[in-house]
Amino acid sequence: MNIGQVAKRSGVPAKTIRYYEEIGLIPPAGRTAAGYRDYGSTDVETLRFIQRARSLGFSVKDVGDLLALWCDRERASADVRAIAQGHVRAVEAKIAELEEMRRTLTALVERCSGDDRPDCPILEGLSDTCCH
Amino acid sequence: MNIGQVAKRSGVPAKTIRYYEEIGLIPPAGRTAAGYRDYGSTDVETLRFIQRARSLGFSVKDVGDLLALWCDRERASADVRAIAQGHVRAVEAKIAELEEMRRTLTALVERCSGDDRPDCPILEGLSDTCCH
DNA sequence: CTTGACCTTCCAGTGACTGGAAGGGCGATC
DNA sequence: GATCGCCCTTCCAGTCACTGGAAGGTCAAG
Repeated sequence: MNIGQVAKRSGVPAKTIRYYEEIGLIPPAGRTAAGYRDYGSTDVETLRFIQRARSLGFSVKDVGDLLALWCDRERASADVRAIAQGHVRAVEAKIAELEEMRRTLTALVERCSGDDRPDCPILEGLSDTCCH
Repeated sequence: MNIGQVAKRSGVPAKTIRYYEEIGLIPPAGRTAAGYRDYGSTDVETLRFIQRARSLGFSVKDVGDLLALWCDRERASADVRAIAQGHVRAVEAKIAELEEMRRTLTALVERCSGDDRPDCPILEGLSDTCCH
């Protein structure tokens, strides 16, 4: 199977697969006589795993750690859980940060008439001249 | 006032101020005889404006647009409002995305015993072998 | 006169890709 | 067997918004 096929089946773009190989997230693929990368169905599964983990926001490094644990039949589930819980906390922190932004922003937007006059509480809120 | 002073007063690191100058977000600062950048209190206010806008998650490009409107006494508040509303929508979309991740992640974490056995619903959830 | 804290420029790296150029291969058609 | 279009290869550059560090110049205090 060449890279385009694997890309289609795994949902990971060909360019990204090459990139993952380059940074060592996946091992170098075998090659055909012509130098094309050659993949099997295991590779598709690995890439799907990566794709799901990435879509849940795990960093590439975390994905590497998860992959290692995935391949390790002796792993302790506590190790996996630790990575996942750390990530949940990071996601929650990010949500809180964005919620705070959203609150401030909507408050500013609501106070702005949004017409063609120059008077604008949004800019005032961002500058020193008023509010805070 | 030299760059260190401005950094302290505006909350924007010296390195970042130089970077903002380089990309044209702020105009090139005046220079002393020795070649040091020289700032006034207006510059501090501008940087504080930038700092607040950035901390609300506006992109540097958006900050540039907001700055231009901030300086334009003839501006229409609708223009400012449009930028802010676009950003609010982007923030809300990001929050929704993260909430979805959080839901999936916590569901996986809850099902994982987290002991030293290799059995792990998190990895199973990420692979094809189960769930979906 | 030396010390230490500041300033300058320039180059490189971050994370996770993504785009594009230049060149070679493959299967089908004419 | 030549051509066509699509696929593959590598390599380089760009994204975004900084951040770190090296090498060297300046300034004020002791």
